Amino acid sequence: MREDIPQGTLDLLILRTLAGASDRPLHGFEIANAIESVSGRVFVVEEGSLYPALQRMLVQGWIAGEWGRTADNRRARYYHLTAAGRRQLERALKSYDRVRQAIAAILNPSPRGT
Amino acid sequence: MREDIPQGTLDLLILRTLAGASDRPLHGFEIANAIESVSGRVFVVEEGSLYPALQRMLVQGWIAGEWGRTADNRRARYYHLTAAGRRQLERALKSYDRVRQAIAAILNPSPRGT
DNA sequence: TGTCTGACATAGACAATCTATGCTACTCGC
DNA sequence: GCGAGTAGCATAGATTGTCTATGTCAGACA
Repeated sequence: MREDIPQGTLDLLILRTLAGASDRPLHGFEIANAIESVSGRVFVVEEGSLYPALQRMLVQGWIAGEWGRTADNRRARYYHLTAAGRRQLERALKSYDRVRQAIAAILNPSPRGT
Repeated sequence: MREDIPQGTLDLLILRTLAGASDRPLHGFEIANAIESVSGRVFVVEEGSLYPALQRMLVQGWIAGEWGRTADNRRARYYHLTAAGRRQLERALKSYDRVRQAIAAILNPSPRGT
């Protein structure tokens, strides 16, 4: 069953996907496909969400991109993390974890005597 | 360290807080304070977020409210879950869990040989 | 009477995703 | 070599929900 990507997490997912690819830079479609497939098709990354996000991250300096060619010789922009991008990934991971734990505390309150 | 409440989750947190209070209806300030304290002050529920959310949920029929008096004799609106609200809470919990797992799958990919 | 404060409420700003659409350039068929 | 189909990139506008800022009302207390 499909779910929307919560606001603010798309950047995190893209950063993590690029970090997971290690040295190999990915182009937009590859990033989107990776997120969709790893999430078990729960998330669908629309192009109208993906490219603005990549633009934002280019401006922030978190990623850098070079034009290249796909296996079947099409134009594509290959992105990779910068050092600042790795730092941002760390920050975003910590932030997401705080949010996740705070929500968990409310959803599963530790039982306590009246 | 404070974090913003992700879009779409405030309703869930309110529903869960009301459900946790069982029979005792809560007014707005109590709901906000409960969310803030249980989250360890990670979340701060602004009034400008809280009341519109409560209005939405009243319109949806997920909660009902009656005017009453606080312990120190102030006007306050006490909210409690409706049957539809309990069903919505179940749906929202399942949805949140799917999202959480999908994100986890991307953040912590199961290691796999090349 | 006047100030302070708890509690409810609304308007407008803002941010990020989604829907819809368009562009460019390569491939392939004829 | 020319037109149709399509991969990949990109942008505009709508939508949604939270936050900031502000306002109102009524009770407590000096």
